[in-house]
Amino acid sequence: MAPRPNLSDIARAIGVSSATVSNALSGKGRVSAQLSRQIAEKARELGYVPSLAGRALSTGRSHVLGLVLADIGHPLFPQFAQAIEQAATKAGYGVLIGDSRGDVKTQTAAIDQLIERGADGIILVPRHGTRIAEINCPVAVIDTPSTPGNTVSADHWQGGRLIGAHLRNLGHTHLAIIGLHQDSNVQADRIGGIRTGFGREGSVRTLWIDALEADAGPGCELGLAELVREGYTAFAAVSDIHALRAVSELQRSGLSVPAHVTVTGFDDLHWARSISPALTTVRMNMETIARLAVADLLLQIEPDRTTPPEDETAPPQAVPMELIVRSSSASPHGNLIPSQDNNNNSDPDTLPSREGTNNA
Amino acid sequence: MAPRPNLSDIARAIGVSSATVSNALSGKGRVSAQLSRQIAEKARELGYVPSLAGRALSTGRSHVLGLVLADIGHPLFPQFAQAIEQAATKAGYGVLIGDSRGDVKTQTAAIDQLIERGADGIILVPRHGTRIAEINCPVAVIDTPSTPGNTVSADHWQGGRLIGAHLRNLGHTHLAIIGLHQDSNVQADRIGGIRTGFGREGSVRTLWIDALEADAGPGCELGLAELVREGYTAFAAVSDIHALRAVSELQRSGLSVPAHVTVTGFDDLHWARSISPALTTVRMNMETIARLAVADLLLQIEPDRTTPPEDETAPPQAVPMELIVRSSSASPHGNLIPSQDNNNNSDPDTLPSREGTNNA
DNA sequence: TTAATCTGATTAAGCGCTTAACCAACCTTG
DNA sequence: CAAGGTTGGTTAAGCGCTTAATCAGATTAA
Repeated sequence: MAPRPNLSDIARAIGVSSATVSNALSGKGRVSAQLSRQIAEKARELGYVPSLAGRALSTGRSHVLGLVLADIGHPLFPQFAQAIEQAATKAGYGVLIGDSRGDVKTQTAAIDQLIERGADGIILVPRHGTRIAEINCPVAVIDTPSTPGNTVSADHWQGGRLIGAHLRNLGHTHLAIIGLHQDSNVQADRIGGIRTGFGREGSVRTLWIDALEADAGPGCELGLAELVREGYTAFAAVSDIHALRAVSELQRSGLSVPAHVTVTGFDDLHWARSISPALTTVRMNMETIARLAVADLLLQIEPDRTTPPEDETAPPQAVPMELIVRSSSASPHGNLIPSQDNNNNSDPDTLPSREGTNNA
Repeated sequence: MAPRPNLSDIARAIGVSSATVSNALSGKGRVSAQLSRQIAEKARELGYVPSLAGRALSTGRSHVLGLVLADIGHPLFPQFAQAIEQAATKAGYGVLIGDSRGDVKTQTAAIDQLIERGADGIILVPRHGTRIAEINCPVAVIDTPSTPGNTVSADHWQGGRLIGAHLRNLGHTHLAIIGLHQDSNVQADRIGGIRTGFGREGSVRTLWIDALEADAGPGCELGLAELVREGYTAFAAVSDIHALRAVSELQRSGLSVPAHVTVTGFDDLHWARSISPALTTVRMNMETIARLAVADLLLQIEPDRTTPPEDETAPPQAVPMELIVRSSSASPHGNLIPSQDNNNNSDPDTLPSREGTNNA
């Protein structure tokens, strides 16, 4: 493991000062084209790699961004991480990850850690009501447009509208929305959007998983079959995860998706297309979000940076989501099982008999 | 954004030299207990945070580890990232992520990037046949025990044995294994293990998705129903993803899992427990793997580090996997209740860890 | 009493890079 | 042809921290 050559090694090898080498390689000072080429050549020959530590110390910039998520274990993380890493790399920045393991307190600690490590800026993806307190460092927050302090994010409300309108257009009139808990801005926006898109006709209600589980324990049944009996034909979950749970529960109850009941999700998680039925969902444009977040951060960090070619004078804070219609959503009057008697009859016998895999 | 105080600020405030402050805070040189306390006090008061850049430059250690994966977008990434981040943080290290987006060439570039950024070591999770070429930096490779250069990893072969034995014990005699492509050491080990665990009785064949898709296009049917007609009752996929695809295809064909046919996966991805039927699979002990990988790296980086309390003289290179029996696997004859024959088979691997299935 | 030791601090150098300031030579231009 | 520009470099300081070398004074040993 040979000690890596540094600026002075190159300088000595050529017979110039190290400042000249620095200037030549960074193209800043005044160096003759001739010498410049010679230096570049020598640098390559020696396998020179600039020490970021030295540069960081001298310039006060580490060229590292911190990425903090509420929970790295979340299946949405890969999308974030990949998009951010890409955008950051393109801008010449590295990405340091921080994890708060779902704990809000740990989040502050995680952020501090990243700052100590010298991150030039932080990209924060908070979860339910994190106080983005005084962070002594440029921050870009990716949450939802309705959150104060939000920098850029998917337009969750609009995404909700897409889902709501989609369900309405399919002909559904009774919609149950499945959320996790009430103190999430993202979920609130999504739900608001769904209600808006669905319109005021018919019946809409919202289920909170947290509340249900508080009573019946984690992983409990959500009682969806009961709702179906009451006439609900569509379930819109605020996350593919909950949608998956809903599909499973409904299928266990002997109901078919989408023949009997429609289920939609949110986020287009990796597997959403692979499950059966493939999930109708809505997807954020993560690349754009990441790009904008990084751009915003860079603007805070180095205000005099040359604006990128795509000079959007008014960078959108809310990036539109995209509806992805797959096979978990259909018209309530069932194409597959036409004889579905949906006369709001509350008789449980009208449900297909259980034929599931649920018994022990 | 006030400029953060540094060592000399503290030193000046108290009236000592900055070297003394450094010594006091790091507990290294000789400083009187009295002064030491006073310095610590002042440091806290001023909100002193050491500059990692300065320290890095001076010590030659950045206290940052690079994490390189073949594809950050992979759903297994969160598990890796979380475990590694945790282990690294515990050891006082940060984690810088690198992504090669599936491309082998990019991987080298990604690694170089991390090294330039000053990573003290690299944790590499390669994919199929990456040459871990001469990396001029401590590396820990997490792949599979049979890969030369592997540092630590799950014991994929043993995990395969668990699955194979499980299926055999359930009474299956015709097993089809679903792999992606042949040039993956991990998959090869898993498949080898499955075959070993399943034993030599009956019929075992392997399907390669890549080969099938080369003919019929991506996302094509795998022809599983046809195999069922030929008498195959169990499908063991080398990844939960493929298992999910198999379940979907089988269900589309009107076959019920596990009543008609058994499907198992690998990796226990986030959603494996949520789908219907919940997937029988095998899980790596990511915490242990991450801990060992980081420990190995630290040993290379700072050989004189005090060995951690759990002084395992021979750190296992292969961390056992754990079988997680859920409802996607059952006996081929029995419809719903697998007659779990725990005959005194001397193989300890056959003891599954039962997981409470949340039934109605 | 004088030399050896120990204690608690200071000095100074250096990690690798950047950058303002300086300088020598060479080229304009009125 | 002298004053002013330009060109192509050099010098030196400094970023914040660590650490070996040093040193003054107190303590102990001989």
